[in-house]
Amino acid sequence: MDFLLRPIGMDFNDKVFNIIKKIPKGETLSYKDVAEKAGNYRAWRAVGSILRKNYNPAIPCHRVIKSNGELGGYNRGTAQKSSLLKKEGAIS
DNA sequence: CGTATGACGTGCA
DNA sequence: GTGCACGCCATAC
Repeated sequence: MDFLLRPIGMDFNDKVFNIIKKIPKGETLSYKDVAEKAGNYRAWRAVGSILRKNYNPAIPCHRVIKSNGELGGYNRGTAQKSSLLKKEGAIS
């Protein structure tokens, strides 16, 4: 529960992190999908903003990709992201 | 409190 | 399929 250091309410932030943590190995979800599960599918913008500024080692945020199938971005580098996804079998 | 920005998504040419 | 512009929410300054 490292991410519990978030502001009061943790409505969106907490939900997003919780969802990402629940992503099974080898599976990937899009920012839009995560935002929708978080309660606001229109917040996929905020999802990226939050993850970008708050990278948690307990959060497999590398499993969150764009809806168009692109990996999107990653605080540690897209190369790392693609490598992890390949290792997990999430992508070819 | 207001403005600017961003790991995006969708629409249109 | 590619390129450009607009819109959305949350966060940071």
